[in-house]
Amino acid sequence: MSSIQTIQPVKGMNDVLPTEIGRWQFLEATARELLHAYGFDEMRVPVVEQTDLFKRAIGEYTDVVEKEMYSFEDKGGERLTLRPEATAGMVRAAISNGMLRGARHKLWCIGPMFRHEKPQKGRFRQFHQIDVEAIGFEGPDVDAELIALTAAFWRRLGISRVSLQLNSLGTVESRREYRARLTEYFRAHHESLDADSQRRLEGNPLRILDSKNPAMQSLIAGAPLLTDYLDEASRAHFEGLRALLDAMGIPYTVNPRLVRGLDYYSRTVFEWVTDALGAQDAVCSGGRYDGLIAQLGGEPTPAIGFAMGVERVVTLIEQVGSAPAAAQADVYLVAQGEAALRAALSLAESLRQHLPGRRIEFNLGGGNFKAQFRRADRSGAALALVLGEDELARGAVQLKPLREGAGSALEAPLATAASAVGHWFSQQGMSPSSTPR
RNA sequence: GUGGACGUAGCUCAGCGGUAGAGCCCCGGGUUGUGAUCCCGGCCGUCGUGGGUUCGAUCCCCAUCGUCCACCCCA
Repeated sequence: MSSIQTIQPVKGMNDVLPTEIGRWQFLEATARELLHAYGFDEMRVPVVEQTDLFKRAIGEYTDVVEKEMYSFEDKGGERLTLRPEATAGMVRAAISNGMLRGARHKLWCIGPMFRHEKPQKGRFRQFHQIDVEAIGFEGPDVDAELIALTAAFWRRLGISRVSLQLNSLGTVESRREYRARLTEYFRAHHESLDADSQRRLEGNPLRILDSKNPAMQSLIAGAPLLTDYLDEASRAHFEGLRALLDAMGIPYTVNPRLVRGLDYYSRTVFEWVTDALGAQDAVCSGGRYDGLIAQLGGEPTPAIGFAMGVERVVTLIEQVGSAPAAAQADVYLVAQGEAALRAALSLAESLRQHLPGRRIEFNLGGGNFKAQFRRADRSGAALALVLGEDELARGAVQLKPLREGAGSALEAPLATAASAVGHWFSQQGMSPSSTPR
């Protein structure tokens, strides 16, 4: 420890270490494959946007916009914000690049999001989302396809402790009507509302329905149901979606109290929840935002999307242990003596050319044989290649198996060592242990 | 923003009003060219930081910073 003051990481912003990166890569590779198979194209958009974009898209009076955004003025005096979610930027990009005009797009992106919240389990200030958007489709077929995609994703990742909650918020107009009735109802019972809910009554009365306070449950149970205020078209849309999910055999629970925190949602909303992550139980959620594109100045276009919390899913993967084992070396080269070291380094290069899938570790930094073999063992390599002065004098290299039942050491001519190593691995029937995905 | 718990070695943790210990890791030796086991040795700490009480504080008190968990909110 030096006496120099160490620099702290930024609160709520985490490093992903080599010991955990395998789970991230497993998740990302699976997502990439699956999204490709479902016909989605990856797109990349900036992490920073004009502050107004988020105000207009997410809603001026949401928690995210009111108190969670990383906003700043840049040197040119522009008001900018680190994106707190991805949909706004994706939609902005579709508009900016003239991608609408009746066209249809299935898009996705992955990257960091930023919200200035107090960190806790499953909640960070920098976190990552996989964001998927289907633009230009009215549904409900596309709604069903998106949900099927998420269900397939859990299956591929080996995750089973998740369940699907579903609701319809109706159109903006029908929700406004419902909201008025709900406000009336709660206002009539104002004195039995807890402090949080009294505050919500002005801002977002639908959130009162989500209250975790047991004292509030009977009041909530008596509240009018959003479902009863759905307009005819939204009702038909919702029933259509349910029929499609039933036909695909995807189980769900209709949760009339599922409302979502962002203003832009309409009609279909859904959320995959888990009981395995503590208080932050949502791992993937989204919904339809038919009015958003027009509201941001684009051609009126229906759309639906969802966001998945990468850190939360990574935690689930960790719990079930479904990610492939951490990468290990295949071959470890041990060398001693100046001339032998030069020959061994060249041999490593030739192995890397001849066996491109294998992880070849050359012992860096010298050391006696004991130390080098200890490192070879800890590298996980199945095979050590030994090149000392004796071997060099014979123009040979020793192949020493390091694992049980892999035979005894043998020698191969240095000139043909690369193919001898390839031959040894195929005899062992070993596929490369380090397969980056 | 509110509340609670916790900060001792790189990691996991023990400890006690008399200025610190274990295991793991790392390094060396036992084996002058052979790992993983075993044995021996070594390295590593301003006990989060600042102040107070005390003859004396890692321990008690206060403040501060950090981490974790919950509320709120959300992925």
